Amino acid sequence: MRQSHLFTKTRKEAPSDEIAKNAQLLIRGGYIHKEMAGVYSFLPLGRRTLCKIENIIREEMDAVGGQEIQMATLHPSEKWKQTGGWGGVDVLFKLQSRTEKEYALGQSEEEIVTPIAQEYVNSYKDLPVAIYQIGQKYRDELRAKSGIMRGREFGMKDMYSFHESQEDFERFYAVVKNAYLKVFRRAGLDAKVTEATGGSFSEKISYEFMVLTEAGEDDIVYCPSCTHCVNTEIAGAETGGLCPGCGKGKLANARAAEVGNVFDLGMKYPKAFGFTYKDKEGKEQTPIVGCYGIGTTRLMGTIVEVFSDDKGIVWPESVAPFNVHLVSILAAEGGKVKAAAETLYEALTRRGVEVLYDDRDVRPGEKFADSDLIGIPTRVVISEKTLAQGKLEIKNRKNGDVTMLSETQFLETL
RNA sequence: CGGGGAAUCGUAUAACGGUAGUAUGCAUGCUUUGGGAGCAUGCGGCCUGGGUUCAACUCCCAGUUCCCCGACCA
Repeated sequence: MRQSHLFTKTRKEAPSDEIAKNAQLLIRGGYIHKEMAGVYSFLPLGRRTLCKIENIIREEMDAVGGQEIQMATLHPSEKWKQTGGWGGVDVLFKLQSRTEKEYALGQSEEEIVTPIAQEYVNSYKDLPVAIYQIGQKYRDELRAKSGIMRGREFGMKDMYSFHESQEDFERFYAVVKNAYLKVFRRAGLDAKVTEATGGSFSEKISYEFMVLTEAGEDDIVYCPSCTHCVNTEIAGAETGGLCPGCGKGKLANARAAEVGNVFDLGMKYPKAFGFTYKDKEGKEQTPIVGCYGIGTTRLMGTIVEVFSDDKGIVWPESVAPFNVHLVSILAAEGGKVKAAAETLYEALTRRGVEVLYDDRDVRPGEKFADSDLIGIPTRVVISEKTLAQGKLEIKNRKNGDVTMLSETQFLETL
């Protein structure tokens, strides 16, 4: 991608109506555009990063046997009335057509996925099964806040699994838990599995995946020596005591962002829809349902909150919109530099490297400042200086290290 | 939903009861090219509705929108 053709431009000033670091940096960098409180459009750079995140999730969900589908986000009110959600879920967006037919916007998809599963799961032979989707969700939050961390429209991966028994659900839950931890690790984050209440969603305990950041809105108590971690909404979660998990660590508290969660839904939804299957003996049985969410846009916001400095975003390699930012420094007689940069751009593109090529005819300072703000992990500078040495200047966005490599050497690092 | 703050060129901001300024961006030209360059010219603005007043962008009220704290949070 030539930066001279990139749809967006950077901004020097942070928007005055955003305090959250994730929103300020993403807007300054041209990643997102605010439509209204809690609703953002994703621009080319933002869409690329979000796609990277979605693909990591997609790969890990596929790896545990999840099958991707795409469900409707415009829901008939009847299904929500059938489960009690129409009156019981206060964040549900409801709307009416010209003919006064009522609809809901999907804020979660149990009401949709359960009847679909009901159609295709008729026998114990069809179980277990897990299906998921990645898409927009709508929640009528009383207060949207923190940029893309808590919106009224947001991206989410939601997976639903159906099982013959509680034991089988728990087996699969453990599998998904590991997949989740892998997703967050691949996205550069360290997530803690946290015990929490199920909210109005479930009577049972749920598990949340928490990333430590002041930008979060949950408080957790965790053990520094082991994986024990609980949400402070759980009774008895107190700081300072010895860890009940390992008996050694002293419990500490922290602010955290919930980037994923898992609920044990039991038989609630199948029962609401009269969904049963035949077991080996030919008897009607009700499946156990689990649901597993990852907020894709919130995850992106969390990554920005965790990985940034005073100059801009510092993307982990795995989710950066591009892998290489090629920057040409054009001198007065810039013909040679430009030609070399073009050649390298072509070479990198041919090799399948995702490269943003800053071919603009602007001052070096502006290019460097934009490059820092956009936050692509590796910057390659071509200038008269580097040409004179017959090398490329490679700068690491994260630690600022600069190395001089020949083109061949550089290509080998990719 | 309760409380607090805010609203002025695209963006960030200033001032003022009497013709709205700066920076940046944008456009054009010239100069310049390793950390957001310089000069010149140009384009571009007071959220909406009431009230007070000779006169309101400014003061008052209401609405709308945005931000923050809290509550809420499938």
